[in-house]
Amino acid sequence: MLPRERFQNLESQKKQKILDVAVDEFASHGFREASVNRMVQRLGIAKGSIFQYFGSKEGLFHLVFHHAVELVRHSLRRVKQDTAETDFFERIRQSLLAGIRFIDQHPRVYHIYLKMIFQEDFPLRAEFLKQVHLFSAEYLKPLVEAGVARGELRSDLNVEMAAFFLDAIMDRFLQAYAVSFLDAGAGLYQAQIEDITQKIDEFVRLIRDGMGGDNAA
Amino acid sequence: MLPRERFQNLESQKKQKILDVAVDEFASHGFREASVNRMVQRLGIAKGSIFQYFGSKEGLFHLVFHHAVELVRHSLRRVKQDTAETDFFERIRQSLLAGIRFIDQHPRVYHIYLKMIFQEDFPLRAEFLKQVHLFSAEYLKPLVEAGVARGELRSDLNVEMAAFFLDAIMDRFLQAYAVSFLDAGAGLYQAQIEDITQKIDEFVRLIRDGMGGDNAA
Amino acid sequence: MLPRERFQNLESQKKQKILDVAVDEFASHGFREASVNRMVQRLGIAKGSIFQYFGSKEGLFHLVFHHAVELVRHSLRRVKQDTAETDFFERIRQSLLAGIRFIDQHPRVYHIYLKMIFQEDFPLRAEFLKQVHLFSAEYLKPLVEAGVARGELRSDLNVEMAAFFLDAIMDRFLQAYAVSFLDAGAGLYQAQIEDITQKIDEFVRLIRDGMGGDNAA
Amino acid sequence: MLPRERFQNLESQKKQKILDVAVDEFASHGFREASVNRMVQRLGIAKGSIFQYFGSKEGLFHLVFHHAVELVRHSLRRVKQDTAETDFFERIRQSLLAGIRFIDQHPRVYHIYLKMIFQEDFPLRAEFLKQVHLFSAEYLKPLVEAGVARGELRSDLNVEMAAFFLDAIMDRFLQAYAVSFLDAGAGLYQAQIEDITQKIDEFVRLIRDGMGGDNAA
DNA sequence: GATGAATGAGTTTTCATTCAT
DNA sequence: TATGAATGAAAACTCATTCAT
Repeated sequence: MLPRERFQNLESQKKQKILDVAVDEFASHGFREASVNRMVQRLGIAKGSIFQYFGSKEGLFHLVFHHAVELVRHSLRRVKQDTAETDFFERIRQSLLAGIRFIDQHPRVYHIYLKMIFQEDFPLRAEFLKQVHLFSAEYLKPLVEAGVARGELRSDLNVEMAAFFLDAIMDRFLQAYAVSFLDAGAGLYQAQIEDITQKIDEFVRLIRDGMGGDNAA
Repeated sequence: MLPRERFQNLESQKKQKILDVAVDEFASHGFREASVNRMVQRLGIAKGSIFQYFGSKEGLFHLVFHHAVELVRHSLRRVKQDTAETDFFERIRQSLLAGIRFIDQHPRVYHIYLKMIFQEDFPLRAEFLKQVHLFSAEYLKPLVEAGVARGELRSDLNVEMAAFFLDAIMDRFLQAYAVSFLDAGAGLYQAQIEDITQKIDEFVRLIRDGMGGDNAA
Repeated sequence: MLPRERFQNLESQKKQKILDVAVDEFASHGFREASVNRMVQRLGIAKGSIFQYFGSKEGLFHLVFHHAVELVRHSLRRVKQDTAETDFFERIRQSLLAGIRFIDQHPRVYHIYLKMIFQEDFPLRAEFLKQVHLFSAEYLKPLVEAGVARGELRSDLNVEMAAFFLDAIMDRFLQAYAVSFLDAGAGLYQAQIEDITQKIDEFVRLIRDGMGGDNAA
Repeated sequence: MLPRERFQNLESQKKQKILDVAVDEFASHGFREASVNRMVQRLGIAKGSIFQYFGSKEGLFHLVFHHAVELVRHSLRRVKQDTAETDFFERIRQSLLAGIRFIDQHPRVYHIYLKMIFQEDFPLRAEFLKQVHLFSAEYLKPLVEAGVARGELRSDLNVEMAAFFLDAIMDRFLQAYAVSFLDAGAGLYQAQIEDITQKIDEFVRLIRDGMGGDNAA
């Protein structure tokens, strides 16, 4: 029996607990500094068990990674469906909101994402970067193209560049949110939601209209 | 005598070599995975010496960190001086170019910056984040305010937000540059410089004029 | 029910497969490094089953060992019968050929024999050494005695010593064969058989006539 | 500083003790089953020290191996010199005696030799087998050739085969000595020396005159 | 009778830090 | 002041064995 199967055969509650602890550990310490010792101690199970289930520390990370990818995919699919009929800038707004919601519901997963971006020694990093790139190529580019076609965006826009610009700005917006809000403690309170919503609106306006004034060069 | 002083008393060449090797090690492996063993081996000095000079691995990192901060400060001061008379968008352009140049000249330092952003267990991380924040507050905000004052930027601009927006977009631009170009190997060739310059121009235009078309909501 | 009985009650095919895999594992890795994990994986049965059948890893080795002893006994009995009427040196020749054939047909069993000779931590090692000793006492000594009686061997021969001498020389001949031929890959090709046959002939002549020349001391 | 140097810098007494314990451990358990844990426990030093000195368990074995090779080389050189003027069979006699003496003085080293012959997973095994082969090629073949030249050996002798024959028979003689005498306990008592000497004499006579009687086929 | 999840002591190896020389 | 030997806790991983289902 393959290691992965071993894990899948466990009872649901135990699987969930292991997944939770693993996500937390990798989010807190990255891959190499994550400690299987710590995990099994927190789980109250024998060290050998983890290796029965996953074969190696890396095998455990695979589980965590694919779980995370699945969550992100699900979230993106929903936004895409829900905003199919709306105009470009509303779609950007909704995407940012969805991002905020995701971070709020899965902060540890988002932490792992942040770690993987600039820590070279993560397993599956190549696949991860490909997935990230796909977001820009498969999600944002069509959005921009549709926006240009409907005349909601300037017709002389460099689509590639615009997609990168959006990717950059949105990603960084979420990063800033994650760092400034989540470090403080926990989830979204009503006041913060309003604050965030307002920020998103201003953000979208900057994207739409730029910063230039009358005397702009 | 305090550890730090011991280091300062060394001859200049030795100090430089220790600094170089340390920067390289922390850039390549982060803090915890950086190995004092490897460093002393490369330096050809005794392991004990490092602890005489710096007291601990963390003490060594302090040196590296403050060295990096100094480099960044220096670079920013120069751009500020050189562009004092130019208009807002040209200043952004020059800032981005300066960023590219910095990464090109100090790629290992930039690597450490990238690692520190999302790896919680770096020493001095709180101070680091404060410094990063200062960039936006002390460097970009005045820039935006001046731009608004001269009418180069819209007068209804939320200065705070605009500074964050700029910070985000510029940082991400440099990150993308660092990943796509430096991974490949080494420094800037002429062809790439032209490519980069052109990209910067388009970028600045997006910031100035936005993406909105005639039908924008 | 005793463990051993549990195993004997299995269907013949399964028993054979378990035996084969166990022989292979012990031949490849010795006793302590042999892995029950690997065996059950190759067999496609549950790990617990091995312990139901044999009680322990050592119990499993007992099966393998006695199986091997049986094979050797059977082979020796046949040679003895087939060469009952021939002269001493032909019997030695036939014994060596039978040895070669045995190694060729049961290379893994011979590997286990080689491992057991000088690895002290094999179970059953005392019994094994006794069996090996019996070969010399029960098989070779009568051979020598008969040879002396028929005048095919010198009458002043120290029988004990001659048996040991034969044992040594024959065993080492087979070891050399096993190492040089089996390492290369697999069974006996015609060319090799001729080569071996010729070597055996020369060998037997050395045993018969010695090395001494006219000036021998 | 290279690991090996680290060890050489230790004080002589400590080096000797480490070497002794290592030889004993590898002789008793082979390579893979030898336990660094056990060794440091017996030595009363920290586990890390072994890895400072040798880099790895394998590095430690290298020391042991090359130490053993040196001992054997030294012993062979002496026999060669001491018997330069004597006839062939006396040289064989002296070689066997030297072998007995070696086993008696370095029984653990001889144990390692025995283990390496048929345990495939020893480090340096290829080099070891080459060394063993050299014994036959560089030591025994010249002996046989000289014997033939002086007429002490039959002129029609196949030199290659004769060397192999001698190698086999001598090696096995020593093996038998090692197993039967050393397992019992310790060194050579006078009675045993006489016994051994007598056995060697008979052995040499078998080699010289063969076993054949008047009726030999 | 068969299963396979759970165990925990075992393995080698790394490494920051200390301190006597 | 510089050295480098010594330390010991920590790391990932293996594996024979047990036992509830």
